[in-house]
Order: sequence, then structure tokens, then C-alpha cells
Amino acid sequence: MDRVKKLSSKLQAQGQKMTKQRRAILEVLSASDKPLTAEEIFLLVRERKENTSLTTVYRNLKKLFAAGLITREGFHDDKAQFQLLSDCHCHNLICLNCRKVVKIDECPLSSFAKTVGEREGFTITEHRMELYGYCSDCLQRAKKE
Amino acid sequence: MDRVKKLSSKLQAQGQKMTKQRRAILEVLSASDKPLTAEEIFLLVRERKENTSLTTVYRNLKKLFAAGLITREGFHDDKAQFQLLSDCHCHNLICLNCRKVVKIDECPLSSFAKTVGEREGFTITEHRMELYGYCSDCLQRAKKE
DNA sequence: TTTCTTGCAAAAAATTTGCAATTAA
DNA sequence: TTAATTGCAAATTTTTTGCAAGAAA
Repeated sequence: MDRVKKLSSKLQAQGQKMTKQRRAILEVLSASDKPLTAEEIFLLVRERKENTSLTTVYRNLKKLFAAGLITREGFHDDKAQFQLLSDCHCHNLICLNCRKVVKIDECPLSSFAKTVGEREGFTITEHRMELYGYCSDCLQRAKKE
Repeated sequence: MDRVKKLSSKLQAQGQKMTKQRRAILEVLSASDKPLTAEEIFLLVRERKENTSLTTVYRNLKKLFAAGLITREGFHDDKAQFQLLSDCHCHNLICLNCRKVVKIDECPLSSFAKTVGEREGFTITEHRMELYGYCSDCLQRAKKE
């Protein structure tokens, strides 16, 4: 659980306390290979026999987001979904069927972003990129049906 | 308003009817240079003296999304935001302060996506990329303050 | 006509807030 | 000790649904 420790100190560096509930959220997110909704996180924390409430989960997700530790999106579904921001700069390849997430280490965007920023007069601070498609498992299953 | 017509026929091709309310939503989205929430769309449609209700806006956004005409995201804010899917394959550069959106025509990702897909055993059907930063106006204003 | 769509009111779901009690630093 | 955090209950906000009336093909 080295990763959770790193995140903890990042939080504490911002003057926030590390509580059982917070650690549990980070651990749940860290153990998940796909983005989770607030409610899913709440249930997973409970499964680990940690006390918490949905309210607390919401409040903490908000803080974690503001602190830049997690990502928030609602692209392919109705509810907001949260995910740890990986320490490496990397991107995701996401299966539209099973929502499996594969990390991609390469990033072809850094130089591209620089060029575009200069041309448009922007100071570019971040970017976001995801690839979507179907993983081999889901494709095979689809063929059999 | 050629763009709206194109979108209309795409909808009708799927067996849906073209109503005043639907056209108004498409026009509002088409005229906007940034993603809008359901409520903003509702208010803008009303400003155009078209009858509608929030319910109708929600129902139509859902259909438009399912039909692949619009995008939905909740990345930098709390509410879901909607935007027309541009007919050209292009990406956005978004100012984190004023939310201005600049279209970028180039896309360095097609060949990248293909390579990664083959390596990971995915059939990649779409991708998503956005650049975020601060536009020159916002930067200058920030300096003056 | 026939089927899809609208708008209202009401319901359900998601998210936030007030406040007293608890806990980490 | 003290400032941040929790959990409950209640409030708010966002989104969805049932149903009768209205509009498009």
C-alpha cells in the first residue's frame, strides 16, 4: 500500500488530517481497476468493516478532487465517477462494455500541447485523453451470443 | 443553420420526430461555444420564445446523447454538461477560467490509438482528448489584479 | 391515424448543509 | 488543546416517471 501512503502525505501537506475513513476511500480507489461512483465507494468501504457514511464519502471525494488526488467524470454514465489520479503521467484505455481500464504509459501529447498552446495564445496546464473500445474478452463473448 | 439540419435528419433517420423543442435545443447548442448544463439550455430555449419544460430538455438530451449527436461530461464542474458532437473529428482547448473553447483540427491520436489497440487486444472505437489551460485574456486580467 | 412527444405534478435519486459529538495532530 | 472531521437528519438540487393532452409523420 505504498501508493496510499504517498497520497496521504500529499493530503497532509495541505493541512488536512488523515482519518480512517479517508484512508479507506483511498484504499478502495487504489484497489479498483475502474472508476467508482460515490455510492460504490461507500459500500466498498463498509465491506472493509470501516465505519463511514455516504455524507463523509461525498465530503472526502470533494476534498480529494480539490487536492488533485482524484479525477471526476460522468462521460459514459449518469452518475459522477471517481478515480485515483495516477502518479505517473499516463492515460487510460477503457472497455465500453465491462469498463475494464488499461493504463497506457506513453503520451503523444506533450509536444503537441506545447505547439497548440503557443499558436492559440494559451498557457496549457493539463490535458486529458482516453481511448475507448472493446476488450478482447467482451468481443469474444459478443461473438458467441 | 445548416448544421442543425444535418443533425435533424440524423435523428429522423433513427425514427424520431423533429419538434420545435428539439430543434431549439440543437440551435442553442449549435450557437454556444461552450458546454451547457440542462438548466442553461432550458433557459436559453425560453429566451428564444420557444415553449419547453426542463423535463423535455432532459428527455431530449438523453435521446440526443443516445443517438450520438451530443457529448456529455462532468469533468470540471458538478452538473452534467452537454455539447454538440462536431461533425469534423476535432478536439477542444478549454480555458479553465472563462471556459472559452477553441477547436483544434489536428489530431495526433489516430495512429497512436491503432498501435495501442493492437498491442492491448482492444478494438478502439473512439477517443477523447482535451487540452486545458488559460487563455491570453484571462492571463492578462490575472496580471492586472 | 398512429406513434412519438410534450408538460405538468409528483417521485426518485444524487448531493449538500447544520450541528453536536468525536478524533487526529 | 484545537482545528478538522464525522455522522445523523433534514434540506436542496438534479434527474426521472406517470399520464392525459397535443403534435409530427
